[in-house]
Amino acid sequence: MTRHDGAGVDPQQLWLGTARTGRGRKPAFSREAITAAAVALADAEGLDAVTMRRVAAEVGAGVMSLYSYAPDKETLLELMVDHVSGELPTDEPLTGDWRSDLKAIGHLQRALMLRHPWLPAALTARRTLGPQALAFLERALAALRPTRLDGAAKLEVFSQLTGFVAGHVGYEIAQAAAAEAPGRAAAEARYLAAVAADGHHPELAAALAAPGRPLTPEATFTRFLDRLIDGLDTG
Amino acid sequence: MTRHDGAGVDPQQLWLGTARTGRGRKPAFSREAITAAAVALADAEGLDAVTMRRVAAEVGAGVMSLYSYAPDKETLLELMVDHVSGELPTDEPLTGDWRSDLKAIGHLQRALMLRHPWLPAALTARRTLGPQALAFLERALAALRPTRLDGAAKLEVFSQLTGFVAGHVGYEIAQAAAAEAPGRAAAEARYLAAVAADGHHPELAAALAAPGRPLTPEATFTRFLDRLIDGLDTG
DNA sequence: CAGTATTTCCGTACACTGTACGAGAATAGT
DNA sequence: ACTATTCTCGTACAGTGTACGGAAATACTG
Repeated sequence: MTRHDGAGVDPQQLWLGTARTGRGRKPAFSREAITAAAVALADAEGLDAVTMRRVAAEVGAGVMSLYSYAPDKETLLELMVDHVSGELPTDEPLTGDWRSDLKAIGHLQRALMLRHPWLPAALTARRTLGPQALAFLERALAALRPTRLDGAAKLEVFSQLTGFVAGHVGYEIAQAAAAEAPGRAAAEARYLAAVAADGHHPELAAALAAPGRPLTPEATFTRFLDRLIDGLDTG
Repeated sequence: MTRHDGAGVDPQQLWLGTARTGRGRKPAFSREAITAAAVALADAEGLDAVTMRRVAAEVGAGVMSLYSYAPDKETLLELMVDHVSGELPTDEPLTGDWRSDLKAIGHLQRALMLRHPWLPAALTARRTLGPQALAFLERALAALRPTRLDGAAKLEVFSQLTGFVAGHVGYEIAQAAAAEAPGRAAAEARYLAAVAADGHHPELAAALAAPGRPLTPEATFTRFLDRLIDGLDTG
């Protein structure tokens, strides 16, 4: 049975964990390698393919050996999230215009999530910030320096931004996946058309009748991101 | 094994499904009752408690009997979502000020999600709009009538709004849950303090040092929602 | 009134999940 | 050599979604 009693794992022990004493058998694998294998698996076959057995097979370990490197599957997911967070650049110079800096950060996050489509779903779970995520947070806070928001507000902006991007990209990915399955998309269109034709949904009928030109996800994202960030007041 | 081949279920058959022919054994339960039981279970014990066995036990049916009413567990989740969507009011008059109408819609959605905390997570999955959700969509489209957005843009606004609210409330719930477990929250605070003290995270240290007064989730939600909606241009 | 078609009910079974347990192997300090 | 420690991993177990198929119930047909 999956744990869900909210206990979780002490983040301090997880991320800043104790170094080896030298005593005892030498580890045959590494947290890094296991995490990387899990990420590769998720990239290639989706989050559902990431089972302890599959990951173990991928690194050539016995299943239970994984539990020497992560106490939980949930924790393994956290490790995966932090692992890919390392792909986010943290050293490019900031422009000093905090709004455009923040927008750039949003676009970086989106690109990362498109590269790892399982990421929005994995972020939904409870998550403590690992070192890589913290490095990126550090950068976001630096971008927010010109504002006079207090500390809590800055942290909140970051987490809202991340949540927004995750939500948007998750939706974007679902749309793209639906488009890949043409039968499914057609069935859905037929359904909506049937509903619109029943006379009880005039607004829907009107909306479907006047579609407008299709919007690229990129443009939509940019528009909403800009709205969100332009609307932030500096306190 | 859980299905994930993207096949899904034909929405037309699911929602507008064929009426009984009269032939054959009479159903001992109803889709409605099963869905309601599943919702009650999720409300009381969370989404993880919603297993086919538990739901069946709750309505007094054999496990496999559920499959006469929903082909899938995933479909059962869709039914649950639509079921609670019926709690959203669809007949209160609109003010004609589309921005404030839309904000009211956002607040209604938030209230619904707070009442059914599993809802944001359930929305993450692929979802076709059931009749109750469609009724509410109809209302949102009506609110957007004064704008001159084209049909696709209106639908997009609705789905973005829903996504935003789900993201926010999901985060809000996670925060509240963390606050309930004092040990966990304290551990997290200790961890962040330790990171801030390592010298490599000056911005984080500064942010933690100048916390500001705590923000109520309600106020934060309102602020972000307002920003998002005020920023929408009428095309 | 049989007979038959259809629908629903549900016990059993299966493949798969996360992970507890504990025996064995490898290493380092004494 | 002994002991403490650490890692490895086979086995086992409870729990999951659901395929299968027989039994029961209902309605239409002759």
